Amino acid sequence: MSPRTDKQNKEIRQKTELIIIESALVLFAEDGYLGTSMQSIAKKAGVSKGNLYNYFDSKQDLLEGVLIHGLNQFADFFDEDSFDILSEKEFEIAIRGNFEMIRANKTFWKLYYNLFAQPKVQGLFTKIFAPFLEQYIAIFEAYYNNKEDKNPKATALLLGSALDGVSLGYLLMGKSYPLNEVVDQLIEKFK
Amino acid sequence: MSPRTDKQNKEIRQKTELIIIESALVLFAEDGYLGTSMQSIAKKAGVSKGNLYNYFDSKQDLLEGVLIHGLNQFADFFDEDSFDILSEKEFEIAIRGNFEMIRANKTFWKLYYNLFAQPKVQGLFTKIFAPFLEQYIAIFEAYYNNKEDKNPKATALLLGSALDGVSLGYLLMGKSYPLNEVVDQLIEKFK
Amino acid sequence: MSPRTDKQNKEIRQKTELIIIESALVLFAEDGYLGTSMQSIAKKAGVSKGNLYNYFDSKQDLLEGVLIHGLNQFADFFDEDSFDILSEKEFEIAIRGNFEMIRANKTFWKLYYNLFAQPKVQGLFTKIFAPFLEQYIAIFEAYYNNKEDKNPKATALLLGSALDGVSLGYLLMGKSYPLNEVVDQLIEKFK
Amino acid sequence: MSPRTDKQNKEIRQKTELIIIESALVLFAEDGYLGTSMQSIAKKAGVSKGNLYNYFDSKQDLLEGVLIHGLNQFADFFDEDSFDILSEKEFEIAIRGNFEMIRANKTFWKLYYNLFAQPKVQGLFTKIFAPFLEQYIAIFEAYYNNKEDKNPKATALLLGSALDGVSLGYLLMGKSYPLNEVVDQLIEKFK
DNA sequence: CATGAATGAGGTTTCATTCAT
DNA sequence: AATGAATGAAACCTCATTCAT
Repeated sequence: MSPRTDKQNKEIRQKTELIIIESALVLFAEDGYLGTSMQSIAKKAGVSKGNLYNYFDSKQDLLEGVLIHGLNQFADFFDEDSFDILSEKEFEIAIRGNFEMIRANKTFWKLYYNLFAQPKVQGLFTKIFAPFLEQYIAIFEAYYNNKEDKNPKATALLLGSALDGVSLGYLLMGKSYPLNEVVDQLIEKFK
Repeated sequence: MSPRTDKQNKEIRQKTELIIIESALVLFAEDGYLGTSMQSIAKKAGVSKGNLYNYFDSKQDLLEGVLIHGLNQFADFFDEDSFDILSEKEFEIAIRGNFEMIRANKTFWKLYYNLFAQPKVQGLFTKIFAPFLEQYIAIFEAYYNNKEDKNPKATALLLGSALDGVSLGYLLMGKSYPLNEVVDQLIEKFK
Repeated sequence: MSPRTDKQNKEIRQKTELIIIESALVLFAEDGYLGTSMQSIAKKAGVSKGNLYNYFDSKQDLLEGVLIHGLNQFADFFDEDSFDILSEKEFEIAIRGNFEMIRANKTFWKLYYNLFAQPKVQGLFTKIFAPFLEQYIAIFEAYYNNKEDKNPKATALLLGSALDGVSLGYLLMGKSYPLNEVVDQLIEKFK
Repeated sequence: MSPRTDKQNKEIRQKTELIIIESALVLFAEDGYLGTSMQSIAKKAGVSKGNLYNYFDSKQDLLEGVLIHGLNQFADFFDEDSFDILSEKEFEIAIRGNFEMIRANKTFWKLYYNLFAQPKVQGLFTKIFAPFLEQYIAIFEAYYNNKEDKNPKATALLLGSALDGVSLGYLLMGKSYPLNEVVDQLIEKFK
């Protein structure tokens, strides 16, 4: 009968929020944002429909929550303080690390590319991902600049696009996509 | 008093069908399949909602119609009878041609990549596009094979993915994506 | 190039009208009035949708046409001039004749009972069939009156209802309904 | 603040479901299945259109619910454990009871005969009613068999059909149909 | 914090009917 | 007399969201 302590409440809140986010992530990634109903998320999370709205104001808000939660998980990966220019070795490590991250969080990145191509939700997308993307490209541009590439900016963009393409292929084709071999070739060509 | 002749009817049908398909293409590409309502297509086409169903049995059927119509436009591009192995010059022409095609039909290819990442509708996607994709990769594989590439299959896949990534980037970022320069770099690296 | 003569036109009109009516009859009987679309009637009749409206002002009007056409076919059966009271022999003949008529025009009677139970269209039904039904009952009432039945009116109604029930059973169950035997029993009990 | 208890929710559900079923019953019976819109049912039930679908998956499902609910009400009538052969007195009681039941639930039986004659929805009809009908006929066949009737099966069918016919007449003609007197005659003739 | 009944706008689709390059 | 393209109202159904015996 004793009421829950604040701490207990907070724990419950965090736990439930996490379940909701993870459930939503899977469904959004698999069926698309519009193809996923709040009902189905509630069901998968084992939570009532109404309770969803105690955690997120709207479906759109929930999507945002999913994305932010996902990005936070990669904070350490991206926050590489080192603004130094990459060595060839570091370049290779960065590329391989990138795909490691994707391999380890397929669902999240599926959602990422799903939204990537869905312009209507893009406002949100741009808002959340753009900064990180630009930073990414900037690092590569510096790398190619340092290598005296003829057109460092274009090459960096090309590399970024190739990374997108390979990721997308891997995520959609699944096991039939020989990711490791393709990445080897990519490093060969781009390092 | 006299009814329309068969020829007149045929013309009307063709014209209306074309208007519907073109309207649907734009909206599907912009807002996604699920994000587009039949209502909005009808409005854009300047046609009644009901009339849509005189031309296509369902929304899904309309999408199929849009895709087939689009592909037919590229028939000459893909039907390259030459099954010979590409020379370096031909390789470059093929790549540049590919992007020319995309540049000239941005909307269609926007839809293409939109569906590409939308697994729910993918059944349809696979059905229609898979054959052509495989042929594409096969040609590149032969090319790299001929060049005694270490891993022709992986390189071909990498190239295919890079093409996807560049196309996607160009289509989504618009004018701020320096397509020509990126393609130059791509050819440099992959030829 | 010579225009059709009036006579030719009339013939065409009659022939087309008949085809429409017969097609509509089958579909109305099978799928119900509401379950049948004008489109499907046009198709079955091998006629354009628009042309239907050159013959009947509306769907309801077409139904009316179907019913009237059907009833006209039985004119000779019902117009039995003899207002004399039936003998037992004549009674049996009338009953057997009734079922002969139903057996020979199953589709029409299927429609009849279909409408019978569909109150919404009943306005029409009552308008067309009520007079004939009352005459029917009157004949039987006279018959039982003559036989000094305890309650001629009720018996006549009972017989009418039994005829309805047997007809309905036969029309709906099809071959598995032993019509002849049932009718034998009916005559035995009611004569 | 506190949510409804499970018991409260259950009560609400039962009450609302009942209102929906009863509203649907009346409209289906009066206007036919196809002639009744979900909208009109919602309105009559004082419920939103959408809420209908929280209780029944589809219109067809709702019809099924209506039929099952109706049949459940007669469970005690049909579950007559006595598989003994009917005496004449029992026969009379059964027949009169049958009409008592119809008189007390006119709307349901109106729907019954409405569907009876509507082949399109008949699949459902057959599924739900056929078993009970056959049992009915079987009881009468045993009765006539015991009475050394010339053709017990045909007589039982005739009786069944007569019951149908009388019921239908009573339900459709309303007060102008002298049910009691007709039933008296029926018992006289068939006992 | 949690439930699920309820709403209503909006989606896809059907169909009787009209009309005319 | 005949065609079939076109319309628009209305049907069935879904779903994000709100709210409380």
